[in-house]
Amino acid sequence: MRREQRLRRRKDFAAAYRQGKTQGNRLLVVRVRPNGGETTRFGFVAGKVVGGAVTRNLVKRRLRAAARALATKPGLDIVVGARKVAAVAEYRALERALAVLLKRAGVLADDGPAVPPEGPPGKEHH
RNA sequence: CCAGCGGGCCGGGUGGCCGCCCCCGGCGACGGGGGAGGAAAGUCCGAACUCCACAGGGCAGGGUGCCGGCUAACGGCCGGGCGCUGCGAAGCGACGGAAAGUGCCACAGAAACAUACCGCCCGCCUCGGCGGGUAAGGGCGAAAUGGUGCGGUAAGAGCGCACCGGCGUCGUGGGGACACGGCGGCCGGGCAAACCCCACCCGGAGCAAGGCCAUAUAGGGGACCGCGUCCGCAAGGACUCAGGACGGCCCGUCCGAGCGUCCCGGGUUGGCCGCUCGAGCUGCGGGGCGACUCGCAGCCCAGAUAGAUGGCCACCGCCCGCAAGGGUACAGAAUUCGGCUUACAGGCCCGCUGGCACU
RNA sequence: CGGGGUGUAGCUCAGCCAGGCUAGAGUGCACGGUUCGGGACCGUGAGGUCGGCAGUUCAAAUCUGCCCACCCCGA
Repeated sequence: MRREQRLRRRKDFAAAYRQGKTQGNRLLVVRVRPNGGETTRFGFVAGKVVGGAVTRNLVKRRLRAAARALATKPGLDIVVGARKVAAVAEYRALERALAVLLKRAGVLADDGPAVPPEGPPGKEHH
C-alpha cells in the first residue's frame, strides 16, 4: 500500500476518531470518515494491548495486505484498530473480519451509496 | 562411553503469485542494485557529533577503587596477584584505608571496648563473707583478648620456648600488585554497599541536538520591578549597589540602570538538511601470551518517520503425537559507534578435566 | 532522548532516610455479645514470598546491584 494511500497525520487520526462512523467486532474496530479527496486512505492502529513491537507490526502488515485486497469507494479515511485477540488471529480471519466491517459500513465498491463520496465515483486504485 | 568445564558459531531452506521503502539510469513505460538483530531490547556506562557556557581558584555534588596493559573513551576487555569454592578442567570476588576522627553493634550476657557472674588460687576473719590475683575452664552471644603443644606458676597468663596465623622491620626477586627469607615481638574486635579519609576522573544539555524554508489573531496581547546620587559644559568617571551573566554555592570577574522578568497566545508535533563512508567490513601478511595493533589489497553493506524491509500458498528440514494434526526460540533498526546487562526452541565446531572399560 | 516516583493484609496507607523491637493502622472478613430482628456499638480472631533474584552484614521491608510491573514529568 503506497504512502499516499495511508493516513500519516495525527490530525487525520484525530478527525476519524472524532467524526467517523464506527463498526466493530471481536477482532477489529473500523472508523470511516469522508476526507473530501479522491483517494481512500487507510490507517492502522495496534496498541500495546496487542503485544510487543514484533506482533504489533505483524498485525498491521496483515491488515494492510487485507485492506489492499478489498476494493473500496474513493474519498474516504478509514482507521482500522486491532483488538487484543487480533494478535493470535490468522490472516484469513482478519481479512474476513475487515470485509464484514467495511461491508457493514457500506464502503465497499459494489455497495450502494451509504456514505456519499465528495468526488465523482472514481476509478479503482490498484 | 558417561559426567562435566571453557571458548567460538548458526539460529530455517527452496519455489510461485501479489506488494512496500531507498539509491542509480530513463521524458516515460520500465530496467538494475540494496533492504532488521545477536541481542536491533533494557537504556546501565563510555564516546563521536551539535548547540550553549567558559580568566581563574575553592567548596559542594557525582563516579571509579588490588597491579600492569589495551583503547578515542569507559564502570569495558586482556594478562597477572591475592582470597574463596571445586577431586579437577575451571568458576566467583564493590579486592584502597578501621594505630585521622565521629557513629553504630539489638536481645542475651558480669562485661561489646572497657570489663571478674560462676569458677580457680592466695590472704584475713565473728565459717560465711571480705580484700587481692587470674581470661586455663563454665555460661551468654554473630562476635569475649591469636591457635596447638611443652615448660612454668600459689593459681594463671606469650610469662618463656617450638610450629602456625597476624603485625612491624630489614633483605632478596619482580615494572607493580605481591612473593620468599631473616630479625623483633605479642602489639587486642566488627561494620566504611554508616558518615568519612585517600588517590584518580567528571562543564551543561541532547538529533524533539542544531540549521534552512514555509505558515502565523506576528516585529501579538497583558501584568510587574526599576529608570538613583555625586563630579563634569560634554565625552566620561566615581559612589551606591537594585538587578543580570559565569551548570549549583562562595571568592572573584564581567555587564549594568538596562530594555529586564513573568503570564497568555502562536510555533517546536508542516517540508528539507542533519542521515548514513564509519574509531567501517572482508582477506592476506607482520608484531604481541593476550586484549589489541600496523601494513597492503578489495568492498559499499537499511535509512523509514502512524514509521518500508512484507502478505499468502506449496514442498523440504526440525520438534510433539499411534494418527488426524499442531508447533517451529527470543525478538523489529529510529543520529552513529564501543561495551555492559537481560531474553532465547534447537543445533554445530574446537580445546580441556574427572571416571569406567578395552588395546 | 532524558528525569522522577510507586510496589507492604482483600482494599487504602504507615514503617525504610539513621538495619535488630510481635511488620502496624483504618476499612473489609469470620466468630461471640448487645437487639424481637437488622444496622450501629463492644469484644475476640484469622489474614503478609514486604514486586522478584543476587549481594553486604551476626542480622535486610529497611543498605547496594540487576531485573519486572505500573504511574508521572520535561525536551
